[in-house]
Amino acid sequence: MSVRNSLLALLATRSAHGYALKSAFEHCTAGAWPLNVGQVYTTLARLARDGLVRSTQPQDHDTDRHPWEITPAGRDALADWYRRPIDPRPPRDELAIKVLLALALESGAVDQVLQTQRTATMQRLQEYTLTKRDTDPHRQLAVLLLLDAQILKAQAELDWLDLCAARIREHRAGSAS
Amino acid sequence: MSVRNSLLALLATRSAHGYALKSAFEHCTAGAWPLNVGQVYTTLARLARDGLVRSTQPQDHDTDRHPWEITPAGRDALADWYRRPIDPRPPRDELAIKVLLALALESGAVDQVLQTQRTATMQRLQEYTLTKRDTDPHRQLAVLLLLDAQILKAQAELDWLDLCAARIREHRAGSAS
DNA sequence: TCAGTATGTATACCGGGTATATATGTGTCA
DNA sequence: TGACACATATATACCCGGTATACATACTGA
Repeated sequence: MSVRNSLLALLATRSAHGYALKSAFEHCTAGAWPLNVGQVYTTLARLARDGLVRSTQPQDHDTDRHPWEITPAGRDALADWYRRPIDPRPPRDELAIKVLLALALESGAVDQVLQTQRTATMQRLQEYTLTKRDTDPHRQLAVLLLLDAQILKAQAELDWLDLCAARIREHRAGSAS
Repeated sequence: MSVRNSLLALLATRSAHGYALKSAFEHCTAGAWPLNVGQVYTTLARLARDGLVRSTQPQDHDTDRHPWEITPAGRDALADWYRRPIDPRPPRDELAIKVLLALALESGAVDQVLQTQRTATMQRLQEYTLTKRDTDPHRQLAVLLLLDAQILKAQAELDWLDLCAARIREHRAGSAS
């Protein structure tokens, strides 16, 4: 959904070709999520099918390439996206699933899973922190915000891993008695 | 990927039918992510194609339904999953994308986006906290761990939203001067 | 006995995402 | 000048995750 809505947001400021949309998306998001061009075209086709976007009419002796523009219905859909919070239903959380399955099926393996993940996440956190130190908060605001997000998520993950380990310890102590 | 690996993990403890795998997955993950049965069968078919799983040989006068079992290659793949941390490449973060696009394209809209999201996330956090209060840490360990994860993520999201607002304020103050 | 629910399998369909084929223009460097 | 890399530009094939649905059978309780 995010690419779909992003394309609407970009087209709301000015009409553009598919390729330009890819570039603009990557520019706005500071290159954090490279966008496959193919996806732009298929997404545009779906948006057109749903009446949120249309290709501008070719001028008389124009080439047969003409940019896409947003429709009124598209502006409505975009306004909805801005107005509503992001869908709160959590997508499948691979780490949580892995931990819960290990706990349920091979409870000996769960400590190893927690430990491995902790090391890897700690490593990532350090990389983010180093990168952040070299980020100019005036000229690279988007990069900085993204790093903030990744750092906060990594820290939350570490907290959760520690909490898991503690709760599982307690649980075992409780069961043993 | 998480369903694929989960099926391997479940089959590693005992062979089972597709439907039983669905039930077992939901049981292990405390019902947090209902699993569509259809996905179980298509995923099993892919696992079989890749040689990680096979359907057990039917006994002589057996019905033509027989459970799936994991292969040695499947056990290797599962061990890999347990051994390696979850892929650190962050998937597209819809909230971050929305904030960055709003900031870049309609910087007036970003405050509204941040505020709306903050309210919604705060609400969710309160719901999680209420649910957690009614969770027995001995009999519902999995539920508790999941709630911990959701709470920590929601708090991290709130922190990020506040940080965004602050950084954007600063940035505007800096640009204005 | 009939309706509802659990068990069980299969398939169609959609959307997100990647890879790839295929052009054309543009700049640059030996 | 010709070769080569690279950006611009579009289209399509393919895979995977995920949902909906059709279709059975068996149990179970009103």
